[in-house]
Amino acid sequence: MDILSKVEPRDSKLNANEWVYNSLCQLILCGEFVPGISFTFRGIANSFGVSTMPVREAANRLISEGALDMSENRRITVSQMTQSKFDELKVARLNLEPQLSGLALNHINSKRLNLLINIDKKLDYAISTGNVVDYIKYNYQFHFGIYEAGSSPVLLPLVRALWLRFSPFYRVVAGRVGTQTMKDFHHSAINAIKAKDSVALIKAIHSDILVGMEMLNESLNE
Amino acid sequence: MDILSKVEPRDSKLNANEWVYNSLCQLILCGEFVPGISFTFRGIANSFGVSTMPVREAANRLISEGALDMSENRRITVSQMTQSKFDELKVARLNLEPQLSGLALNHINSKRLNLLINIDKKLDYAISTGNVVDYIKYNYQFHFGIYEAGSSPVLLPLVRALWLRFSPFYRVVAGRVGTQTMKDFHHSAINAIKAKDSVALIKAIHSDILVGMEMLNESLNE
DNA sequence: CTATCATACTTGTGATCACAAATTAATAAT
DNA sequence: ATTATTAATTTGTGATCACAAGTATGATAG
Repeated sequence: MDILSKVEPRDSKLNANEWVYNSLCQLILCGEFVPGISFTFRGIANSFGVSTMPVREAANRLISEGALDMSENRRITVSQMTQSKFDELKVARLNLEPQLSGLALNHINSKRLNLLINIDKKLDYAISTGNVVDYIKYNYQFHFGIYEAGSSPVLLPLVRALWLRFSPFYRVVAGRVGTQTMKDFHHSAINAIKAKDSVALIKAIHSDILVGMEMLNESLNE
Repeated sequence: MDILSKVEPRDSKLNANEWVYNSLCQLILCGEFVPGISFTFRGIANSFGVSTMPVREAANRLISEGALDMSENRRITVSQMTQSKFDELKVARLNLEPQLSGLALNHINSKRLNLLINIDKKLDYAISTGNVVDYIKYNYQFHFGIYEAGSSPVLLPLVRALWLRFSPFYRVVAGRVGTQTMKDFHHSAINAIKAKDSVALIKAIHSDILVGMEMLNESLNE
């Protein structure tokens, strides 16, 4: 697979293992991977042009975070979604992300607000043109554009781990049902941010997660 | 440091890196480590009688979970607590652990209930005798004796990661203020489990976390 | 053509080595 | 005695290798 073209070039002051980890995260979060596809350490290492060493550290980290699975047959796969996992992800998201957005609100300056508005514009375009990968990518960027404002040392990594787990599934569902039916509360969120209304933002994020996960849940049952 | 004596012997069918990881987790969760103490890969490797390879994988995993810190000077330390980390840990715990206990309730059979009662007895004994390490250990065992009943694939690892982050700090505070002032809601929790009363259990766990974290917060400010 | 078994190949794991960066120890100078 | 400079040691990182266990390939027999 041609990975290097979809990945940021390596920053010289970044360790190889961190580069590989960040790159794999980015690929997962942006919907480039589909649940079930499998890898090998050596294969990834060749794609990145490094030895297996940094790949092992990066992949093991993703395995421990639940984003990748190591089957007992020594196959590394992108984790499949199950109903029980999904239910727990929903609970965790609904309990953490609204809170996190509330904590971040005070740190969202006008520059970041404009960034969010711009991302949401691209998101709407992706929806109207049916570009699934862009939809996944910009939806991720919108949410984390809010969450990352507060640079929360505990909640942010937790939430990122949740997104690593459902993004591949998200990508599959979006590809199946198309983007036309996608409904979000991003405008409510933006208005809440403009008004610096913490309660409204928390509510918007909560609704956004609820409607998104409900749509995903329907695809899980059929 | 004599680590092997405090750690389960290696199961032959367990990979070395998993053995080291589980062992380090146990040591952290049971309060054997104090924030700020530092390690080296080679030092841990010698203690466990393995090469640095599995230690790197285990320690890097703990670093990515926030339990250990890798400073830019290449020192591996047990993470220090900060106010902002603490506040987020409190939010995360209060939002996840009561929910998790609610999900687990239906899977707590009489055998596990008796186990919990037994652990709480040992916990009370540790409190009355001022045994700090035992206090930390049995408090951990009590909570996860409940949480693990449901074997939740998402929430359980998340909550475990939270405990990995505050347990060393917990141990320090408990050692400083003693166990006499420790107040918990374990009896309420046990009664709720007996009555299969989900709401009451969630409330008990919530109160237990609240009172515990409040006590920790006081020690953080002085 | 199918089924069974042996061979070759692939893969994750763990150990070892080289290396640069950083810390510590030792030495010299004032 | 204190500071500055140099040498020695320690440390994480990444590469490479050996190995056991699994997978795929191909041969052979029926």
